[in-house]
Amino acid sequence: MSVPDSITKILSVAMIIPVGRVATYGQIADLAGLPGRARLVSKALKKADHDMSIPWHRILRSDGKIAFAANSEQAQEQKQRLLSEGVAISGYRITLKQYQWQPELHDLLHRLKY
DNA sequence: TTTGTGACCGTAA
DNA sequence: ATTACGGCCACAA
Repeated sequence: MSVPDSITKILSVAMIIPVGRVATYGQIADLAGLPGRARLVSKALKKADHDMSIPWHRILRSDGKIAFAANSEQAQEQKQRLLSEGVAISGYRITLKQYQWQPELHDLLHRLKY
């Protein structure tokens, strides 16, 4: 499978994360059928920045922290976006585990028709 | 061709 | 809680 195709798949999965919920880079990779390729997810998001259909701010590291360097412009904007959606954040880490996007995604994935 | 660099991750101290 | 390490691998130098 080509890298561009993988990117496309990753983005198609990323864009279905519900408002007010979050997912990790690794989860997105898994759901895109690319286990172990979390880094490719970050790369995909970077390539797709400015694409308003992709909720990049809802993607966090596996430990619940925002991936950007603390205090960076991007980290602060991401935090604001999450807060505005009602996601609780303390410092740069989500507070409540219940925000984890424990997929009811079989349905969501089904709609993607890979 | 080799090397360094990431919006990463799981495990083990 | 934090650090270290080995995996991961596309991409640029």
